Amino acid sequence: MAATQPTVSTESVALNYDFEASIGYWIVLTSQAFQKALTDELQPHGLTYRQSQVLGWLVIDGELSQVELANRMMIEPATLVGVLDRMERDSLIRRCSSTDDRRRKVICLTPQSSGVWEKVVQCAKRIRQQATQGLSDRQLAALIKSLRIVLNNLRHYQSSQVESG
Amino acid sequence: MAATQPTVSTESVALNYDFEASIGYWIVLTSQAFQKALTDELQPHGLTYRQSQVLGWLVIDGELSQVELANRMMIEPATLVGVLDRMERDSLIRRCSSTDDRRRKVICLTPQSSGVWEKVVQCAKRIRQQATQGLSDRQLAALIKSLRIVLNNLRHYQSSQVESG
DNA sequence: CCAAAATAGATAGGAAGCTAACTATTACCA
DNA sequence: TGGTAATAGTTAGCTTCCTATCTATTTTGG
Repeated sequence: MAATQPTVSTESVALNYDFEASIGYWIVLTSQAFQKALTDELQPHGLTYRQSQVLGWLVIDGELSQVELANRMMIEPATLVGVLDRMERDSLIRRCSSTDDRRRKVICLTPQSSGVWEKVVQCAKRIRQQATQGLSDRQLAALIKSLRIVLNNLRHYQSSQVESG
Repeated sequence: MAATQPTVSTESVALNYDFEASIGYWIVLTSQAFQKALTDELQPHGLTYRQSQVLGWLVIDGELSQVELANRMMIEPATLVGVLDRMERDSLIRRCSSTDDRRRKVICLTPQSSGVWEKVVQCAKRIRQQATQGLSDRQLAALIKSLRIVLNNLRHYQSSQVESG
């Protein structure tokens, strides 16, 4: 938590906790800034962070079922339902019933979405460029490496498992 | 986005975007893991991530108004209202009207909350210990340093400003 | 082959996030 | 001093997140 005053030093045994020394504090805060940045940049184009992520995965992987999409986005299928409802309402995606498995619904892009996707990429690149100012390539590589270690350490907490390459 | 297949390399000019090379991807993912870990650990004790954060700030700073608390938590005051409503319902905090400024409500801890706070510290320490396995002190310091740079680069996106030390 | 298990998607209810607008107060300044 | 601006908290409406449960369909095993 960002301090307006120095946190109390190591005295009270269990009642105090030095947040700023904790890596989780900084990661969560930085993540919040990233999501806020993307949300702000996307807003003029009428879509949200999660909606842009849906488009991204469909661009990469082509058509996907809801379960497949939810796995890639690391959210619960039930959560995705609402996101897709709103995107379908706005004609950003279509739910197409699969013929060979009638439980399945395949999510497809629409004519609208390709134009929108270009905007998303522009936003993402702009933010990435800004976020990495003052960091060398070596620092950046080290940062990602450390984050992968932390992520792996917390692996068994993660809900939807996708084997990351 | 965790790949189940390699992302297409630098060919399609604007339509593709290499998420995994992007630092934001890893930060958001790791943050998600952290919050999931804390949420899971706190659940048996009947409180949420944000509720634990409220307790944390009250332990550090003593009594705080809702605006002050919202600033420290980096959320909007309107969001905090709901969090505090539920905590008040569960007797984890009290809203005390201030006498010298009748708009203000001071948030105070209750007899219940100190016992709960000890649990929170235990959870946080457990997760921190687990998250940092395999990282040297130097790596950890470098990680925090890099995150502070990124956070600062994205500063003007942040909503509630608190001058970080 | 048919009952049980697994899977896909949806629904309901609760927590948390935002913006915009509203009410009460307090502060300011002309 | 008195009107306006600023501030504190709330409410309303929307999006996103979760878990638990439900229905429909497929798969599987006896």
